[in-house]
Amino acid sequence: MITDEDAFIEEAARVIGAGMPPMAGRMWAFLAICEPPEQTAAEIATRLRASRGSVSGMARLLEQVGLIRRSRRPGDRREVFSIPPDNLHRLMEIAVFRLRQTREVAEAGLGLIADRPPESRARLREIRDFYGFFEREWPAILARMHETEQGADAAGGIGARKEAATA
Amino acid sequence: MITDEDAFIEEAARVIGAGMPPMAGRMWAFLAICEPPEQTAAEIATRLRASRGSVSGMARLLEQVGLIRRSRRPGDRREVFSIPPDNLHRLMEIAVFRLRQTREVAEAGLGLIADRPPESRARLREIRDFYGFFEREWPAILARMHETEQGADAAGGIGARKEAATA
DNA sequence: CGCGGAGTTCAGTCTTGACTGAACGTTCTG
DNA sequence: CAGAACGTTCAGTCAAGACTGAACTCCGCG
Repeated sequence: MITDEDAFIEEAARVIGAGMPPMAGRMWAFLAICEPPEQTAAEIATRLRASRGSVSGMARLLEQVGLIRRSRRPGDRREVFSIPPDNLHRLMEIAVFRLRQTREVAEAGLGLIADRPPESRARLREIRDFYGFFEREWPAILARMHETEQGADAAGGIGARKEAATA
Repeated sequence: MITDEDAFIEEAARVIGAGMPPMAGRMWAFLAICEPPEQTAAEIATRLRASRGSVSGMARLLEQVGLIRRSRRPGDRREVFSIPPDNLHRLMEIAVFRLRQTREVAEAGLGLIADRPPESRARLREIRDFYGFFEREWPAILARMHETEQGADAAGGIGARKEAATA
């Protein structure tokens, strides 16, 4: 039987976990809604109808990028997995890494066509500048996010900020 | 023989075109550095050693998301492809769409576990707020980018902005 | 109206990589 | 120390989807 929870897990894996293997996304999505928040590998495998091998591999992947945490409860030999509180900041670090990587590729391309007339290089220069902009701005954006974090749900957001930025 | 250009195309396709079919990334990368900036389907197919069918399909894909433009030179029956100047803004529109989609998934998940204690829902709430933040801030970030755009390469960037934001 | 070049479509092939499950190493337990 | 529970690894299977190439449509031209 397919529950609403199954549907959510599948959907979340597809959308939030875009780019990573489906099972990794499912695992992450399940850990976002499970009760209790910590689950053993066996529990996860059962819940997702996946092999232990798959869970092991995906756990390694997710742990590596900081999206889940692996720990042990004292007195229990089994490992438990959970989503750490700073989860999302890891996502940000990954994002900024990819911004840099992309800018560098554009940079390399510009070197490759260095002898072409400036208007021919404009396309690539734009791309380089674009990613460069985000790379530079990222810390400020993150800082702004931390400010907002305190305010919780009903925060003012964009209106106030826009004024400050363009003032 | 594999030229430096080949290497760049391959690398750029992998990094910048992550997520889309390899041939789409290659086509986009080639159009970013080719001379002249407009190329026919046949030229692209030859350059990338790809089939005409593949070029046709990838062209449709890239055109759909606004990453390339299709046009005709007067008096020439053949179509030419190029990277349009507002190329990157399309990328932004795609990005904001995905932000919203992701927030909505998190929202749906919160609805699903509405009867759980608040601390159990915290994980997902954080995720929802996170994507919500970017969704709200996106227009301001883009506005800021347009400002900077004028300044070209040697712009001051983050330093000045940070002060404005936290003032 | 027939021809040829340009573009599209689609059935078939092939590559990639996600997933499985059995074998193995490790660590606790009685 | 034997046994059991847990986690990892890896060779093999399988499915998804990227790519090809031939058939087809469309259009302008002679």
